[in-house]
Amino acid sequence: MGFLGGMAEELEARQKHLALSLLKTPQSIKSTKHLRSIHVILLRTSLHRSSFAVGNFITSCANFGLMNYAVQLFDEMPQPNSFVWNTIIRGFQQTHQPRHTLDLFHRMRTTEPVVVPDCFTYPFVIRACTELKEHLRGKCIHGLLFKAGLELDTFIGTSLIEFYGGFGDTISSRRVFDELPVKDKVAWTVMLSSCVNLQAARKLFDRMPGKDLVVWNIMIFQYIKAGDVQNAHDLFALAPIKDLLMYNTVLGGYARHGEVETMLSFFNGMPTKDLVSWNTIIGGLVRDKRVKEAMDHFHHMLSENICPNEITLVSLLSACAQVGALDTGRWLHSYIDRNNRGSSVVVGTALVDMYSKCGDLESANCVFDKLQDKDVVAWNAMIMGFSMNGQSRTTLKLFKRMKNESVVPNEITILGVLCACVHAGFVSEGRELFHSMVKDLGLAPRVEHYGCMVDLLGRAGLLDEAYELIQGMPMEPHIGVWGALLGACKLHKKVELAEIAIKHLNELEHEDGGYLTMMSNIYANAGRWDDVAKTREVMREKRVDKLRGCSSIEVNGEIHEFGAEDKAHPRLNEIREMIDEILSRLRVAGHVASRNEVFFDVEDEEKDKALLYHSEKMAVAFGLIVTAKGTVIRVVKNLRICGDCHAVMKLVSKSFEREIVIRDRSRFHHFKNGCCSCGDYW
DNA sequence: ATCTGTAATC
Repeated sequence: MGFLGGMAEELEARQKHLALSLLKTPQSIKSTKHLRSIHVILLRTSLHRSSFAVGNFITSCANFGLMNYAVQLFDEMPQPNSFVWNTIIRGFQQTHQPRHTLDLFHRMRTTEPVVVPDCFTYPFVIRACTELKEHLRGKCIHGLLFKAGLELDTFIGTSLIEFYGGFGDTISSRRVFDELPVKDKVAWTVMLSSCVNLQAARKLFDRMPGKDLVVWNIMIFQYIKAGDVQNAHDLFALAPIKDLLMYNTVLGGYARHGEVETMLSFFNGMPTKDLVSWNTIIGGLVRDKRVKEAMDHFHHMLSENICPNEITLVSLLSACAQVGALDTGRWLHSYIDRNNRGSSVVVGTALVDMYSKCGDLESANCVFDKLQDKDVVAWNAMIMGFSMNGQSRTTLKLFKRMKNESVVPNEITILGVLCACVHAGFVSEGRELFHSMVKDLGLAPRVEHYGCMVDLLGRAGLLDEAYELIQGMPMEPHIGVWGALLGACKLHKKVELAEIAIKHLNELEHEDGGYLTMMSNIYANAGRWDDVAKTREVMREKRVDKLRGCSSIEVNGEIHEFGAEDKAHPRLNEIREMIDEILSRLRVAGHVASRNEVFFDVEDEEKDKALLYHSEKMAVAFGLIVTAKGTVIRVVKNLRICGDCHAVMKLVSKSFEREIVIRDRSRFHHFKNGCCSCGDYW
């Protein structure tokens, strides 16, 4: 020993000293590398038994989001004191792992020797309950802290106010607020933002002493949340001082409520703009489906040297997904690859969704496979992608793979898989899935799941089973459920059941006139002309708006829209000539326009010659004119494709040697060499 | 403590 032993001791002492001084000032730990070195020192020396060192280390781990290091040390502590328990609980809550927070809280109270939670424990535990929407549990914990006789400070108080506010229980929030012995600024502001009721918020606002900027901002936002943009703006005008945040809040109000023009002029009048302002305006344009303008603003933003974040990219990608702007989406993808190497799951998911909704499954799948740490949302996006593109077998396989990789499916996953079963007519698989979601996954079916099941059974001709399912529903059936039944009745010519469905549809007040059209077609098909006339009469009385058929196609990053019988497009003549060309080729191929479809078209694009100029035919004709030979023609339609168009597209795909991808209201049709991916089952 | 975004049946 002697000399060398002394060296080693001194080295250890110096390391300990270094680690402790770093842990004392958390901001001195600047990288995960530092953290790892400290981790090593703690493990190697006696420091891993020091509450002070471990506690502070846990705090630093939480700052870097690396709670796994923290857990390792924590688990080795024989008897953590309350400081250590509190830091690990806080760490989990700060890294948004509320399940762990509650779990640790439970362990703290049950592991011997029991450590009593204090005013540094409860706020985080209450927050965990808020995040997890655990109402009952939160109330129990509130009871516990009351029984413990802890003084209500701002920290505990605000967590409780937020907790009750999160459940819309302003009364309880208010009670906690009133019980606070000292009401500081933070308590007031938290109380104000927790008000669910606008009037209550305003009353509090008016009573509040010494209102600062934050308070004005919150009140303005309260108006916007309630949809009262006018009052929000009036209050904004009254505010003694305004900051960028306040401008952004008002801007967001216009964006959220679709007042796009006002939003744009307000934006232009803003003294300064930050990333949030740009994101808001882009989001507003996207919501209004103005993709081109959203992209223009994006480029403008780049030219002002503002760097986009995840939110910017996700908004733009979702815009491309909505309108089927594949070229623009691809450009964004390459932008992301060029600038944000190793992009996040969220952006990756948005990419998967964009490619899926543009009908480019290969690219969607490619992005998906490369995604690291796929969460449920990512899996859902891909499952939905395969599902709506008619690849039902693949969807089922993917679902299996997801479970193998132990990602827990949620309600939306099931909806996606059910939807695939509907498209392919997999009745037994769908039925089994519907039952297993309750039995194996503990998920409660929502109305949407019932809608899907009714659709599945109905299409397959099992109308009685479908109707029975509706009658056994634990909740009120909604439009979608009855609509699916009505659609099935039309398909299988069941007039009596259709009458039951339409009766319920009429009782549920809704905007969609398509169902009455469908009903009149069902009567027409049964030859019940009196009833047809009656239904038409009801439609006239109700003045139901027929949803106009509308199809769009993207060419060179621009979206061209076509309405049925649209006469607005500058190249209309060429399009008409192309449609004539299509028709003459079709005649050679022996196609006879199915006139019935004029009558039967679900959303009634109506009348004889209209059939020739259905919006999707115009869009495809335009695509044939302006795109290069061999490229895929991609069209998005707002309604469901009609039978004649479907038949025509099949023939066009063969005769013009073009792949045509049409996304309709509910799914995709990939036409290739005379066939459609849906196998004519839709 | 206040502002911006992702998957969804008919």
